[in-house]
Amino acid sequence: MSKMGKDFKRNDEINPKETYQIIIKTAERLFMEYGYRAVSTRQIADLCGITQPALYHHFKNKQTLYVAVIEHALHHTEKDLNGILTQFTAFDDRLTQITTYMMVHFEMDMSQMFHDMQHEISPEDQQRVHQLWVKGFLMPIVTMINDGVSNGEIKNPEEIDSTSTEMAFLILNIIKSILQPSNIGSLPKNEQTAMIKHKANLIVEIFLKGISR
Amino acid sequence: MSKMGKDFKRNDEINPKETYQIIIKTAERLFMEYGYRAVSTRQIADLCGITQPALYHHFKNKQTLYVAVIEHALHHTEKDLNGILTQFTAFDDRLTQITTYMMVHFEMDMSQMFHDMQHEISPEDQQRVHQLWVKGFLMPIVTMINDGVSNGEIKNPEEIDSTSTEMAFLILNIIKSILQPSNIGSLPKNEQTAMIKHKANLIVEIFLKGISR
DNA sequence: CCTACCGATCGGTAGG
DNA sequence: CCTACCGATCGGTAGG
Repeated sequence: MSKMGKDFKRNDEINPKETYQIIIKTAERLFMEYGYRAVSTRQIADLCGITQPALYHHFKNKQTLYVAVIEHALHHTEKDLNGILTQFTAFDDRLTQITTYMMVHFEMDMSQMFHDMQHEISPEDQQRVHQLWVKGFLMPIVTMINDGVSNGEIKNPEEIDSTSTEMAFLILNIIKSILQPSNIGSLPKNEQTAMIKHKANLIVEIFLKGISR
Repeated sequence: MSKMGKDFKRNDEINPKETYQIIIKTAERLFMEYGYRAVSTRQIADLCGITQPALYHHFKNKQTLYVAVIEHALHHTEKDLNGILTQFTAFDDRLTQITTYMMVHFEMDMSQMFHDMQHEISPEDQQRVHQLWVKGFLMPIVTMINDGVSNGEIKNPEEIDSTSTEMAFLILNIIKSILQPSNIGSLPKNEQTAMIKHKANLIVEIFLKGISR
């Protein structure tokens, strides 16, 4: 291809500002699927079309990159969840929408992220990221529950010796884990959508009415 | 301590048969907490009081040890779950007991195990271990559900367009994830027990009756 | 953004 | 079960 001599610049004239975003998105995909330890800085760099030391021009070290990836993902999720709360008002609609959203966007393991946060990043970063997680993930669910209680759609958590926050944790955990063992990703696109719809409805149904006869 | 000269045998006369068990238990603790990649064979060996190459006398390689650890854990769990099913017959008693059991014995991340199984071991071992997991983990729950349906204690899963197996997955996932973010391990023993009891009751309550008003 | 290279650590082997 | 050691790979740096 390149026959322009020794000084040919690589990377096809890509805007250097874009490189940062490419790294973030590439690293996000790899970290979420394989975990922090299992992904090497060389893998990330290769998929971005740069050399490994070039990564260190954009990020101080691997951990800094990881934290940036998490922050990017959390901001994105926060925007989307609050969008759902704006667009829908009924509790069951909101729960269905949020469940579906999570299933579509978090095929990979969210618990992977939790594990890495606990073991691979510094306590200071842990706290920062934890706060972002509460703000972007937990609070929208808590809001949904509190609204549901106010509107008389669901029980007051206190009636069953619980709290809004504890219920929010429960919902998040159920959603996150429900699709983990079934490899939805390997299905054709239309069956995939049908499967997600079915699972989301199942969760909402059970969570609202229970399984007792 | 030892002043018997150059040929003193280390390891305090420990039965060499026991070493195998010590390795299994030590590796189980480490693998389940930190994950396959994050635990080195040297860490395991050090905690067992042997050198790293000595590990390879008992296990062909790291992956073989990991599979042995998983098999050991699954056999143990199968025995305990079936014991609960023998001892209790009512659905809500069984669910409470199993939930409590899981919380006590799986503080660590079961999803860690799932992740490692998917990414770190060979397809043949994956299949072996998957079958053991179905037999030891999933089947007892499926049995509990089917009995509950037969006794008229819970809905037939078909009524809500589901199956016993899917419901079993759901229960397992809920149980496994409910205590993940709260660090129960750091509490004093009596509060720990109270917390587990409370969470188990909450799960059973919601799972049976739902949260709808 | 590259080439060249570092020390540390990894899983695993040789030989006793 | 030990000492000694291997090649491979890791995160990160120097210098341009």
